[in-house]
Amino acid sequence: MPRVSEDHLIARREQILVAARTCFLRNGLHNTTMQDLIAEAGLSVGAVYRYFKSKNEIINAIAESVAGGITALLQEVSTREPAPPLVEALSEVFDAINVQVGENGNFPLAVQVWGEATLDPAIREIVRHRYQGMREAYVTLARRAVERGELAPDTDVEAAASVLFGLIPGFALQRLFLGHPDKDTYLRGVRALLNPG
Amino acid sequence: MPRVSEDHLIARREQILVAARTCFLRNGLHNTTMQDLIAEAGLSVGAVYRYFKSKNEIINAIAESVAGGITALLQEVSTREPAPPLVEALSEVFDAINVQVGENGNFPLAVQVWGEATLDPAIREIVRHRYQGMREAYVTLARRAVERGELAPDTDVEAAASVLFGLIPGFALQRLFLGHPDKDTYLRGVRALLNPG
DNA sequence: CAGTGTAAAACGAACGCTCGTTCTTGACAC
DNA sequence: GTGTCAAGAACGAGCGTTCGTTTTACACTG
Repeated sequence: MPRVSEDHLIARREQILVAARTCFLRNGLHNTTMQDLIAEAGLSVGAVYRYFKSKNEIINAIAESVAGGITALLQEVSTREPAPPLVEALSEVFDAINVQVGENGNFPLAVQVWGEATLDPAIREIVRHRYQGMREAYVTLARRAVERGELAPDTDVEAAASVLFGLIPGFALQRLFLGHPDKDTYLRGVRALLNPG
Repeated sequence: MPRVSEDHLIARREQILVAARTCFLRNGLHNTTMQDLIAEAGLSVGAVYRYFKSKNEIINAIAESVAGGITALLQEVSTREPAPPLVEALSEVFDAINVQVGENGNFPLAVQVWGEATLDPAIREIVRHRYQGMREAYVTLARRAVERGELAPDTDVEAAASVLFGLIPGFALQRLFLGHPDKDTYLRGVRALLNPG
């Protein structure tokens, strides 16, 4: 199909990325061959190489998109009016994390991307940027919690944000590798520490 | 050297694993070839295959050992007499994490192993087991904090342990990808949340 | 102690295979 | 015609692993 609409081009790209995600999730970034990915997309070798000039370019595109959903949620929750209580905000985020850890979720793929980020500077930069964005949402969350008196007025907002943000991968990894705790238990733990003896 | 001491055999195995660790840290689990690893060890192909029957077996051995130091520290701290205050115990653990995140530390390798664990059941089981062991140390830590009144008597110990444990990968990943916060800042954040407004 | 046999240990060339990528060919819309 | 896009056979590089050969340490013999 020559001389094709721009929409078609974008759709093809998306089709390839969807197939890539499926394959990477099933077999990993490295064990997935271009043949696998091409078969999954239902395209030919030539077609795929028209839209991405290498496997690495596909991996980068996946790395860019893998945390998109969570990032968007964080930005929404952290700027919502009126600001939800801290524990309520965390609860919503944990719900989203649970989905990503579960069947067909993106979290296992994100873990693979982290591994790649320890080696490849381009992917490292992508991950750093995403991580930065997520953390900034937590700074907003913490700042507003101080403003409305949920946290002490002299709280170091940056420090508190780091800890709150740190709870997320801590939760996700336990879910992924141990299968527990569930969200409510984890939140109970957070509350317990927020109100120590 | 034929008919050689048992020490010699163990030392050779160790020599191969040290070389593997170096290579995996430098180029990753998948981009490291047997040739790389063999050259790093200063041995021959045949020699390495005498001690490990496949590359996968070497990866498994590395996965087994990668978190050994942190696990040992956690076990020591959580059973130490007299029990250190919670924040003090966390501080020691964060110091150890900092070392592992830094130059030549094991944490980047651990992240790669996590990625592999999402695909390979054998490695997943190794990671699960290690994760379990670490979490148990935190259960002990939390239980003793309740006993001595540092946490409320009605605290859900399991839940609190999950959260405290979750702080560790949360801290390590931020250090790895963002380069901050430092230990003292993170601890300040923990204290701030432990004593909310 | 010298000589010899033996089996463990190490060696490394070679193999079979799979990979990511290129490139020639042809089909179709305009 | 002409330009765009897709197809898939073909390619060369490089992989993990095997295996026939060589080296070495030691036991045993006289």
